[in-house]
Order: sequence, then structure tokens, then C-alpha cells
Amino acid sequence: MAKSSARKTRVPRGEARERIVRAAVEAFAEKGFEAASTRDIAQRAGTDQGLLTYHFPSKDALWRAAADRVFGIFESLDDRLASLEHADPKERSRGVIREFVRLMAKHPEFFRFMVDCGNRTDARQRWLVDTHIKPRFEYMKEHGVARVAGIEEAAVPHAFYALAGAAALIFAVAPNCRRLTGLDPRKPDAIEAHAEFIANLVVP
Amino acid sequence: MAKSSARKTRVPRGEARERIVRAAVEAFAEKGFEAASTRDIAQRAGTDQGLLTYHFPSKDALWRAAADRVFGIFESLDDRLASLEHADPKERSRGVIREFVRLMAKHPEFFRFMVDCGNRTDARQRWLVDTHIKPRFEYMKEHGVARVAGIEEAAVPHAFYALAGAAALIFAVAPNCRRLTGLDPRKPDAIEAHAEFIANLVVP
DNA sequence: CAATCGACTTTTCAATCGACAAGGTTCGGG
DNA sequence: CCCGAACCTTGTCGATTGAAAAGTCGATTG
Repeated sequence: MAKSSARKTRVPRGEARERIVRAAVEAFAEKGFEAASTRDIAQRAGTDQGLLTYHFPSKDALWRAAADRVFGIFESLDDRLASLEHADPKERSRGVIREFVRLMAKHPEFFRFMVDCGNRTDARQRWLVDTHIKPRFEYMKEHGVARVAGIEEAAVPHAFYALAGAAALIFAVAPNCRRLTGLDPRKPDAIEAHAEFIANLVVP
Repeated sequence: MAKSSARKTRVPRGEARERIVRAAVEAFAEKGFEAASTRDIAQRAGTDQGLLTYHFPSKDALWRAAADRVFGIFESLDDRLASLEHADPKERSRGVIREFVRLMAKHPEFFRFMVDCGNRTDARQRWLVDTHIKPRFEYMKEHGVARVAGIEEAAVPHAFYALAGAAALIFAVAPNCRRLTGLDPRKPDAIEAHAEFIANLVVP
């Protein structure tokens, strides 16, 4: 001990990698794929850029790891929705929507990932749709609001994007909303107000 | 004539500048501010990067010119809304919403500009909010759906972002929607279907 | 006709990008 | 004890970035 070097005693395996993924999620959500530099991500993670290329063969691979992380947020949603199974249809629909809004508020990075590569047609966009968005879309079609609120088959895409946009936009552009309206959508009160507003919109 | 040089005989003043702004709108909407390079914009406009710095002192200034252009789309909306003045309140609300959705479909770049700098807190975001978004927000508060649909004052920010997100997201991530659902939201049928869906949502 | 100006192109610059190579440090197992 | 593997740092590569300087050329003016 007592070495002059303040070096840490070796962090557990994968600890730095974990920090890198977290920093990547943050940076990609904030700036988009191309504008977020690997050096910026490394700095947020408290390491150097060289370590990124050690843990991930390319920036693209790092982005995919970050996307995996982002879409993992839905696992917590499934548990919460299960507790609503016993409620009556109308109140259950409202509960589902409220939980979805709360999730978007807690993880605005989901919306930003989706929008960032949403109008591209490259491999990254195809990968994101096929591996992450599609399963969620199917899940919503089967267990979501569609059946309860009585939405016909052809309107499902419209409902999907309308709900996602209505629920998430205000949190994805929180500084914008704060400056424009004076309301900070990140505050708990505002989150609940938005959840209630969207629930009233979809299930009056 | 018949010079070997294919040089054009001098285009009218500001013609190239106009092409540059149009190309900038396209590139900024597609990739975001930082990821859109001035050379890419120049190529879309059919000129060189040097001409950009001749017409605009900086990339930031070019972006502001592009933003001015993007928010100019609302002028055409005002005319269309005026023709709805005589309708009864409920049908007028539905008409306003439908026109708004059609506008978002025609100009998805609006939504992308808004989201791209929506979660920053820098000078660009402040400029966009103060010069362009705020007037639109106030306009909607006075003449928009708020009064007709009976939305209380405190819910106006929620309504604003919910409507914007619900109406515009599907068009802003059109390739995403196409791959995910098979529906191309850029087609006229899909646009009308989305307009009808959103109108039914807000004014049942 | 000569001078000049505005519009545009070409060249160049330092800074930064993603990727990679080479070396250093630390730890567990033989 | 030591040795290989895992983890991490440093240095460097060509390519690309925004910006600016310098050069080109047609139209205008005096």
C-alpha cells in the first residue's frame, strides 16, 4: 500500500465497460450517433478513447450496446403492467398509458434513439427496428391499448406513433419546454400531469 | 458562346444562396446540426464549401437561415385556418387539427429541427425558442384548439407537446414506420388517415 | 478600354474524427 | 515466483471537419 500512485486497486471485471455503455447512452441520446464523439464518451466515462476500441470493435458496436441498454427499460414496464391485469378494461387502459408516460419521463433517451435514426435507411436503422422496435410494436398490438380502446387493425401504426410522440416528446425536449412554457417536465408533478393528460386523451 | 468552359453566364443574385439554404434545411433535418457537414450541404446545393462561408459567416448563421426557412411553413397554415372561421366550433377544431397534421406531413423537417436542439441549453436552442417557437406557442394558445376543446390554462404545455408529437412523429421517422409496419406515412392516403386519427383523438 | 466589384472556386489551415498499434499495469493460477 | 491474460494508457495514423485566404472570371462602371 501507500504507493505514491493513486491507482485504483483494480476494479471488478466489466466495471469500466459498464461506465462506457452508460456514458454512450447519454452521449448518443444527447447529440445523436455521428455528433457524439468517442472521445466525448470516454471522458464522460472517466477513461480514454483507447479503452473504447478495446471493449468495442467499432463505434457502431458501441452504439448497438447502448441501444440494447436503452431498450432494456421496457423490462421494468412489463412487471408494472402485470399488476394491472385485474383492473376493469377502462381503468386498465388508463393505467397502462400512465405507466408508459412515466417510463418515457424517466428515460427520454428512448425517444431520442428512435428519432435519431428514424429517418435513415441505413444498416443501423434496420438493426434497431428489427431487433428492438418490432418486438415492442408486436407486444403493444397484442397486450396494449389497441384491443381495449377498440382500435381497428389498420389504425394501429397511427396509434403507435401518435401515442409514442404524445407521451415522450415533452420529456425529450425538456429544456425546450422549460424555456418556452416555464414548466419543467422533469419534475414529478409535471410527469403525473402529463400522464393524466395523455390518459384522458386516449381513454376519455 | 461555345466556350469550352461550361460556366453559367451568371445566375441572378441570390440564386445560389437560395439553393444553399434549401440544401441546409434538408441536411440539418436529416442529420442534425453537428453531423451535417458544410461540404455535404454544398454538394446538395451543387456548389463548393467555400461558397457557404462566403454567403454565411459561420455554420451557425447558416443554420439560423435554415431555421427561418423551416418556420416559414406556418404562413401557409394561417391562410388555410382562416377559411375555417365560419365552421361550428367542433368541426372547426377538427379542421385545424387536420391541417396541422397535413403540414407536419409535408414538412417533417420542422419536427426534426425542434427535437434536434430541444434538449440542449446552448445559444442555438435559446434562439430557436425565443424567435420561432414562442410566437407559435402563443398563437396556438389564442387561436388554437385550446379554447375550443376546453383545455384549462395549466394543461396548455401538455397539450402543445402532446399534439406536436402525436401529429408529427410518424412523418419524422417515415422510413422507420415503413420498415416496422409496412405503412409508408408519406403517401397521401396515410397522411389523411393520420389526420383523421388525430382529429378523432382530440375531438371525439 | 481600364479599373473595379461581386460571385464563385480552389487551396490551405489547425483541429478533431474513428481506428489502431504498442507498451504498461495488475491479477489469478501454476 | 512468475507468467500469461485481462485491463488500461499513450501515441499515431489518414480522413474529415469548419474556417479562411487566395485566385478566377464575368459584369459593371467611369
